[in-house]
Amino acid sequence: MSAWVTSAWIRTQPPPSWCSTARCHCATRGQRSSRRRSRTGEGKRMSLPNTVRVRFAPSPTGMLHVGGLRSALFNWLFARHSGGTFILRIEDTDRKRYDPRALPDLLESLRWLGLDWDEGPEVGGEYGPYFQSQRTHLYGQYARQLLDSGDAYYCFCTSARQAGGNPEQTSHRGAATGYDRRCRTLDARAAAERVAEGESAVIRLKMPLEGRTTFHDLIRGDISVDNGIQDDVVLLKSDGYPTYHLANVVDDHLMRITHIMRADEWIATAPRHVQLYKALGWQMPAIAHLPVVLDPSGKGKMSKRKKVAADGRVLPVHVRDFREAGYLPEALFNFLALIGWHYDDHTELMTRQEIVDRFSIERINPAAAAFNYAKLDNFNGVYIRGLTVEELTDRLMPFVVRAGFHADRQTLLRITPLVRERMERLDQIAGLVDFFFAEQLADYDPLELIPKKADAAEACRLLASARELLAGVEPFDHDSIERALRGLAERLDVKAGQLFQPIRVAVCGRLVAPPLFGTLEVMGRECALKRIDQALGNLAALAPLAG
RNA sequence: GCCCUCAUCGUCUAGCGGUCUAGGACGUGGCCCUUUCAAGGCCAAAACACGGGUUCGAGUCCCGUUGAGGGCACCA
Repeated sequence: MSAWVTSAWIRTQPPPSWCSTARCHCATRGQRSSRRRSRTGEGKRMSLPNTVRVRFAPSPTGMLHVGGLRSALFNWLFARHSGGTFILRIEDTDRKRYDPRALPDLLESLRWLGLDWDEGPEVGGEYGPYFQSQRTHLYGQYARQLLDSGDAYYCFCTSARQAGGNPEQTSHRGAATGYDRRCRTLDARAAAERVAEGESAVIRLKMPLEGRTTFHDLIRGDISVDNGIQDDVVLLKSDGYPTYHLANVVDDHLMRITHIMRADEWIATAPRHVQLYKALGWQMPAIAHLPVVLDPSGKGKMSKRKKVAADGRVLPVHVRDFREAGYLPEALFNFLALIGWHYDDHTELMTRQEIVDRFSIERINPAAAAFNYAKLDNFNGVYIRGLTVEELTDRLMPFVVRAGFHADRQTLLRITPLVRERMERLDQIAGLVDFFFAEQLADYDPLELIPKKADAAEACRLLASARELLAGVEPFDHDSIERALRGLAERLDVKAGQLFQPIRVAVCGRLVAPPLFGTLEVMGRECALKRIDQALGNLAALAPLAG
């Protein structure tokens, strides 16, 4: 006897003793009165019996995007929180849209975020195979069972006829626009013969025509739909592959899934799944429909199409894009957990373990949520600043290499502290440190060498004095440079900023740059003096009479 | 068109009938710090969609309206 507990048990029994804290999934909206917050022993994992089995079941039709990743994350969090099992199942039943690049991308993306699966591709498990394309015999078997029990029927209508051939069916009697059930009344034996003779057919579910189907959603409460408006969905396609509806039900049952957590967009078809479970004589798992992730504008769900920010930057939508844009997986993990879920009224920054410990279905907000890139950037900046110099340097290295800079780790290790507080994304490193690696500074406006309330001659005087001083500073490090330069400003009777601006522009080629003394130290005396000489030349050209 | 779902600052959210003159975060504006830019600190503006009920009392419960989102494939 397996340790699996049926959802009937979950739904009809009062929460058992091990379920007394508020964080357990057993508390649903309908049982709110019994819910109490308990913050004691937060760090300790409850020792639950291993009953929870959840799955993430993507279709390998393209690169994994954030919406999918969020669904995976919530399932993973629920599994890890409750000491359950997280299963990865590949729903590759659509041969037309199959993309061979999708699976590697999926596995890589999940691993990047740290979502490890207990059963699934590359790790196996006792309920495999975990690719639906390798389980087709099962679906055919259950489709036949449904045929035999009279809960399904063969349909010979062409997809063309269903798609456009029946305009009048769309309006009357409040019926959905779907299939008109033409083949539902065909004689079953006759239909079977036609199939035996090689005629192409699909198998459809015979939905009840009367009554309502009601199911309990863990996040939204009871949802109820008229049976009459649900059309008879295709269970098995003419190519012998199952549709999502059949495959999903069969596999969730066979794989002993206890909780289905899937995106909002499945609500509409859930009643069919309920009927399918009923027809098959199976107990349906508990179910929760996750709020969809909306486009940053809040209009429409996050699509896979490229998004462009106001500043022209292409916003990432695929998980791999986030990685390439320099988002830290731990930052995205934290941020994504907060789309549709919260812990309390003020805690947002949490470690992975804290989120696992605190996650609960009853704190999932049913409303759809827009994806706020600005906030993600902020989170990412916080996580970047939380890294040690060594860690950050190692993560920065690939981006520096990608930018084409010939940097060694030792040099980057010295640059990192200068830019750590100035980055929200790792890909911004290129624009921050380019002048360290450029042989020749990019052209800049020489007028920038001239501080406010000064002219070219004055700038020239300041820069020349600084050059002379820097040539002799020993050692050429942050503290000595600072002491020397501040002393010079005093002697010259100018404000520090007046003196530093020309130097900054001379050595960095721009007005905005990392802190000056550290920059000079890392850059080295030779390079700094060379650039100051060039700047002096630029100034002379600007005001030939000033010299 | 039909069905389903949802509805608190621009955005993510807290809120489980009185503790809400509605709290936090991002973003925005201002000030402080300061060699530029950041980071950090402080302050500010900013929301209960609307209309009816229920109740001594409603952001919180009910109904309706409106709005938004999702679905209506031999895709998942």
